Amino acid sequence: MRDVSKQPTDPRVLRTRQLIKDAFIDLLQEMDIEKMSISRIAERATINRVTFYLHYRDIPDMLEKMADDMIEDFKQAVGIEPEKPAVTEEEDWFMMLRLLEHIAEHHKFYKVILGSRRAPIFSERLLNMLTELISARIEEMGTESFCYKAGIPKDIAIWHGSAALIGTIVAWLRNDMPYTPAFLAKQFYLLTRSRIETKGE
Amino acid sequence: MRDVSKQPTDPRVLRTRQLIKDAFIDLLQEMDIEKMSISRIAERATINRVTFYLHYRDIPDMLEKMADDMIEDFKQAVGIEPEKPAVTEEEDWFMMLRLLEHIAEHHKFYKVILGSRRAPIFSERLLNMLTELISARIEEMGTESFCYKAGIPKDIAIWHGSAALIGTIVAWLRNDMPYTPAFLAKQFYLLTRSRIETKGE
DNA sequence: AGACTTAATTTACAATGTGTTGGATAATTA
DNA sequence: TAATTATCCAACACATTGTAAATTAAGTCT
Repeated sequence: MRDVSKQPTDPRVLRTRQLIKDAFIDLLQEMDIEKMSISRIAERATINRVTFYLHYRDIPDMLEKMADDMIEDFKQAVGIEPEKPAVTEEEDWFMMLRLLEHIAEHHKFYKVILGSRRAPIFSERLLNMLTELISARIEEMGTESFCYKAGIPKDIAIWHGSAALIGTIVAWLRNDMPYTPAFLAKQFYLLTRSRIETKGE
Repeated sequence: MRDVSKQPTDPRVLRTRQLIKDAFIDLLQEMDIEKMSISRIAERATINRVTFYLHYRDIPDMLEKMADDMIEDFKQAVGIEPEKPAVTEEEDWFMMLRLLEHIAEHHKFYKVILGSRRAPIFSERLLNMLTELISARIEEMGTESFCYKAGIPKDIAIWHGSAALIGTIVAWLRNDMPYTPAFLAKQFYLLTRSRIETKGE
């Protein structure tokens, strides 16, 4: 198998990987599930089956690498920088908006990839990313966070929050995005912040 | 393939199915994932491979049937009756407690089955069940529900709530249940109800 | 442009898993 | 005990996998 650690520049490699990725996404839409095979992917990608092995060890390996790429694209698009976490609520909101807009822009890809049962790896990776994000956010709020005030263990709040996010996004995609990214971001705000904000109502 | 619609009474059938189920759970714990095969299951279950086909068409079919059984056991154990939904918050809380206790009681099964990447069907089924439950709950609350007050579309609240539940439970299992069912149920109460309750604090 | 390098193709092979037969054996039930 | 039914066994054609060797095609570099 070829080295994948550093980004390839050879157009032949880029072409082949794109063909494989497209074929995979393509098959994922029509396949009865679990009928995916390297043979079919190669056939659909119009490449030789042996060529597949020059890039990936097997299908799980392929999914792994594709998930890596997805997370990379994601961070790139949303502008997530681990060093400088969002501090204000406005920045939080904007990040969520960019995140949803990025998904909406590539909804065809994300709907297939996140909705399919064959590739839970993608959802899992996204869940991990959101978990880190929310974790950092809560950590940084300290005694200001609602879960501190309500006496809720931080890890439970993190599990709850990240699962709710990813689950809502997947359901949103499955239902063909009946709400705009901005509206959905607003609802997330209401669902998480209302605990504190509604005090005085 | 044998008829599975009505429950079998022949002890040989019950024995074989139990052997298959045990072997599957067993393999799921150690397998590298995606290396599951009918051959391996049959070998581990100490049954002939052909016998497998007398009960299930293929592995996805097996998972489907096992998921059906799981949901059935679940409703049985938790005491969910679609006709008579919970009305008071106490009943809600007790149902959640029974649900978590049932999972805790069979945690070995649920941890493997819900945590594995090979069998998202189980998580999905559970998600659907919780979605129905929460959906009915919100519907029944009418103008009393927090999402009505906050102007949050019902479907978003349902997506959010059910995904949060299933996700938290899976994370709870993955971390070997660091909290008691009662404590976790209490946190769910705090996380969902605090929006209204904390008004006066 | 020509030489060098690397990717992709082609063909072939052994190994494993799938799904299905027909007939023998064992367990259950009436 | 006799009839029924589940399981086992051996065997089959077929598909997929993973690997190897030699060949062709495309990209890179001077």
